Amino acid sequence: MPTRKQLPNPIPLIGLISRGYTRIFDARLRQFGFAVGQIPVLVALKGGNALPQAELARLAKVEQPTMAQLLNRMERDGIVDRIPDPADRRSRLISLTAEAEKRMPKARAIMFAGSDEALSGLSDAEVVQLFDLLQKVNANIEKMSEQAEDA
Amino acid sequence: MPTRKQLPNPIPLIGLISRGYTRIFDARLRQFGFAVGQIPVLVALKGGNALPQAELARLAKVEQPTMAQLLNRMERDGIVDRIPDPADRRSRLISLTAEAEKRMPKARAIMFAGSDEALSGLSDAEVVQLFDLLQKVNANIEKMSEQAEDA
DNA sequence: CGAATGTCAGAAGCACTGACATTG
DNA sequence: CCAATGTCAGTGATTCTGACATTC
Repeated sequence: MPTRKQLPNPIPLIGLISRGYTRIFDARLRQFGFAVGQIPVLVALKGGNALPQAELARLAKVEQPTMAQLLNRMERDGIVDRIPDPADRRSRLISLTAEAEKRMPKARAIMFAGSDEALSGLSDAEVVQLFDLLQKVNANIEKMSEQAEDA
Repeated sequence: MPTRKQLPNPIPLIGLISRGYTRIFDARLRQFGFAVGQIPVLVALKGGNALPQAELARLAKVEQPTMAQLLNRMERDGIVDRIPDPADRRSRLISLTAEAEKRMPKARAIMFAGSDEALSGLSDAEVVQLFDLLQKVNANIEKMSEQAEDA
């Protein structure tokens, strides 16, 4: 199989965009007390959902201690509560505080507007295509990840 | 201007891929003593180039102390040297050690093969298109970044 | 003197591994 | 007993801001 030496390599661009995006959106979310790293948790708990920490770690694709640390910060900042799970005494269910739930809509609006800004100049069809191509890349990355675990 | 509520949002995917990519490629590069975060520096210094720290910070789009810390680690690991700049006594020129230069070709091959793997299933035309779309997004992000600085 | 180059100190967020207690 | 849930301790890389010395 020939390698793609003469083709442009999109991979480094992805890291560059990711860092720039995180910097900008962290600055914009800060006024609401949120941060980009918290988004998977916020989405999972939106609308009164209550989930155990292990489930959140799986959703965010990070290890449990990593999620525990994130939740510690979020608890410290009044974003989440940890309530003992009556059905499983090892576990505590994580949910958003009323305060956080109240601030979510405006933060979501900021995020939507920011995404539009980041995608400006792309047609609807191009946005869909970008999404599809990135999904394929992500599937490949996940496959590579699993293979690394087996080894 | 209508918002893109019903369109898929590629932005979160970019962060996901970036983290997965960094995890996998860090593991693969470790055997050569390199890391993903070092790539901008390695590319800039390839082939005997010698640059001051401030220039490297500009290229990698990070602040100077961030670059200084990265270079400290790379110096500790025997990847770069800092040699006093005869033309400017404030400055030291950064260059790759012979050891690092020797290990570069194999590391580059690993990176190329990994990129191919991450892009497998995409046609050449799709790779080009992905690259073009990401470049547009990156340009938008950089514009947003500059506007944030003005404010 | 003002600007550039770099260092140092401090802080915060992110992510991991390994060891451990508790509970199902 | 084994597996799952979670915590604790330690480590490391990333990134920033602010203060400062040195030199151009």
